[in-house]
Amino acid sequence: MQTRRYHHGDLRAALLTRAEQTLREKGPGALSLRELARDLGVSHAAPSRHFKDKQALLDALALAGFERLDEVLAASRTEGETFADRLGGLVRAYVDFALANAELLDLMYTVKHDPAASEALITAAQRLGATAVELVAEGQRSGEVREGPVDDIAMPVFTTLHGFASFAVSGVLSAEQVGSGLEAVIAYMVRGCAPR
Amino acid sequence: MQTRRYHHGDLRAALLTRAEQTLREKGPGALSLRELARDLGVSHAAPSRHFKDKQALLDALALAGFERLDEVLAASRTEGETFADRLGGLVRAYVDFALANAELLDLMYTVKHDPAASEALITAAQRLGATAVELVAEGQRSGEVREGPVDDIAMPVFTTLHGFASFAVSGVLSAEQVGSGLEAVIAYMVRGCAPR
DNA sequence: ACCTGAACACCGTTCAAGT
DNA sequence: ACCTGAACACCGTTCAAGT
Repeated sequence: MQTRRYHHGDLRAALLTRAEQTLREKGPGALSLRELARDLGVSHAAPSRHFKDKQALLDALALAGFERLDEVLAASRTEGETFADRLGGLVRAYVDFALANAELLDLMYTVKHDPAASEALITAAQRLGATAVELVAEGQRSGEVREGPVDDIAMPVFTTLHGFASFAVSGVLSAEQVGSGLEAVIAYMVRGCAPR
Repeated sequence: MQTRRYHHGDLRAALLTRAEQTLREKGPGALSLRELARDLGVSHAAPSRHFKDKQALLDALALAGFERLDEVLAASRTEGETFADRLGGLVRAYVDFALANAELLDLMYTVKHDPAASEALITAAQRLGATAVELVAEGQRSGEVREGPVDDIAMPVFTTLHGFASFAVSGVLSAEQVGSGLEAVIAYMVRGCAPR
């Protein structure tokens, strides 16, 4: 039987999987290409065939994170309830993802310092906002949200969503505060969106 | 004249100053203790007398950032205007600081992965919230903000504040979007705080 | 096409020793 | 008290060479 050679067909995917695991378990500081390669049984130079840089691997990780979060948010759009309920679902989905993937979320929104390379990440983040836009537009159609340019409402909503998740992840809000504060945040968002 | 020896009296402060400069100019990835020591004309082992760790230096940098932001926010509390105006001043102050200190803000809110060491940073972040609490409480007294537990309103407000600044820093919102969106954010916050 | 092995220039951290 | 110099164990990246 072959023991190794092409690793097992997909070193690139294996690197990403393993990297995310290390990120979650030991933090971003402990993420080393050489250790990754060691763990996967390839030479330390092998990863460079798939990622030109350590940063390129981190960017790919962040991009995958955005894609997963996007799916999670889209899936949270349960129908047939009030605007407030649907908004609550969105907030809960975002916060749950954030808490379950704290280090990854950090990575996703970290300033890249290379403007060119971060372009794809920025558009991925902006795509997330589309879910908020749809939700708000729907609320406007049903009369549960005040009129006006949808972005003027959806952008601040998304901003609150992200700020809350960010505080949860960074520990500024404790787990208890996040749980008990969720209702207050939703109430605050609705008051800011309600026609009157 | 003495050329060096105790550097020039305060290596610790010099390290912090220089580190922040490097952070701003070349990003967090380019921050190396050895290079810092070289720049300051001391041996590479000298910094360890003042910071047990590279992380300890980063923590000190973040803590100083919180203190400066706290001053900036407190100073933004101009009096004699409407609640909306004072809130607008707070948002502008936070966003201005964020844009002028993007990498530092990132560092301030980055997950530390060492729960014990990040305690001081978390309380520093929470102290920032006090400014929002005072502003909201004041609004409640003047009747410009709805009644109820002040934290139920101040926490979401602070959350929006931070989320907006975070999007500005990470580039999710372009400079133009930040400028033009500021009014919308304030309007959204006020609607969420207004008695009706 | 994909990977190895050696090489290069850098790190952070520690610790005896100096002043 | 504060710093130096040497040492140790690690990095990321590159590049000829192998299969």
